[in-house]
Amino acid sequence: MSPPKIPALGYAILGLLMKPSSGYDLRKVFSSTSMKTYSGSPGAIYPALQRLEKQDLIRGTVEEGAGLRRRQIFRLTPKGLAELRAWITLPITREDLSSGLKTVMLRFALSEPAIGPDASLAILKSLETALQPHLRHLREQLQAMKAAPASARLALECGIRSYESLLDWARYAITTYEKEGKGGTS
Amino acid sequence: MSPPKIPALGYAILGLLMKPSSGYDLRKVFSSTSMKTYSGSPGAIYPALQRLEKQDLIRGTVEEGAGLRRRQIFRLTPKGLAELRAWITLPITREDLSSGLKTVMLRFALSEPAIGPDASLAILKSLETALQPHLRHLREQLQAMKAAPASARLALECGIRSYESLLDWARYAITTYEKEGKGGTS
DNA sequence: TATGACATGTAATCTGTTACATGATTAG
DNA sequence: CTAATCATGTAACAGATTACATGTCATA
Repeated sequence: MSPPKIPALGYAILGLLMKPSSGYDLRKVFSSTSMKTYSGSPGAIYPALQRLEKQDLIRGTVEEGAGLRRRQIFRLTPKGLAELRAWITLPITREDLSSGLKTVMLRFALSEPAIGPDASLAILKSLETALQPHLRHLREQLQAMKAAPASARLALECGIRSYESLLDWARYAITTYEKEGKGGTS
Repeated sequence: MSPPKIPALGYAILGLLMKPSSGYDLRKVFSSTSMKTYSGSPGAIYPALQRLEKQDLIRGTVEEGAGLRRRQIFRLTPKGLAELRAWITLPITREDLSSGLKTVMLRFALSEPAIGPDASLAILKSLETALQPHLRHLREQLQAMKAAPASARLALECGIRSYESLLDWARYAITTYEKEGKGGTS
């Protein structure tokens, strides 16, 4: 009875459907932008669209006009928009950090079009909060690794640096948003 | 007839089997270290071990001694070791960079125990070489994005920073290895 | 002897990949 | 008319997740 779980590709699609699109449009976005990581293959997208429609999160309508070439345009339903917003505004957990940042970055990238700058700022602050204990934990692990082979130690140091750089970026992005907010943009 | 492709989990297992281990041992390593990203669930590991054994890359032997509790220890076969080394020494491509760095970092982490410091150094240099054009490409994309929403631009900047930090790290790691090499460690 | 940790495995299900199939439209 | 491209899909398969099943051993 619990609502069926939606995979990352599903949310990526919901996010892109803030602007109504056909399956083919989505494929082009996936393969041409930095969203290549989310498969743009038809065998993934069309079944995903069918699932989302079955769950009543999107609705497709065959486009009329210019020619009879069938071309289905999908739009978010109110339920789909709510689901997308709920997912984007989930607090960021340690799990989110250690299981790769793709999901977090996807949520951030979709936050502004789907909700607005306030949501983007909230994600950044949640990220900053989650990063600090995570970094402490990694540094402790490094201390406990004095004896390990150099490559293992260096690999961990790489992770630490990348999270430090992420933290820097998050703070930079926060000030960017706060300045913009004061400026009084749309 | 082409050799069946081995997924990342398979290579992670081959790498850990530089030190002979049981399935349970592997699960513990996966769930306790930063390799959590590679599933430690029994439904993934045991079938993977069976596949690798079928491909003659590892061989399991039931442990004798202390109690009758069955506990199978797996070891690399010569073929398995060769396959692991071939995978680790593959040159690093743009594809490797843009499809997440997990695979590259896994190869680096396994390189020293499986081959030796020379292989680790070679990976780092290959990485440094691949990163520079990749970074140039990303910076060009950013230039072309002046008009995009702030969140999309910031997300790209995050990527750029993370690759810059990776490049810094690679150079730091290279000097570390070169110093060690001169020092004449084992 | 009952509980919990050790150790291994299986079955159902879901998602994604690869490769193929189909038909409409446009360009030469 | 033919080929290329647009646009949508399906089928077979591989791999992972989840949840369950089984049995051993130590300890209270």
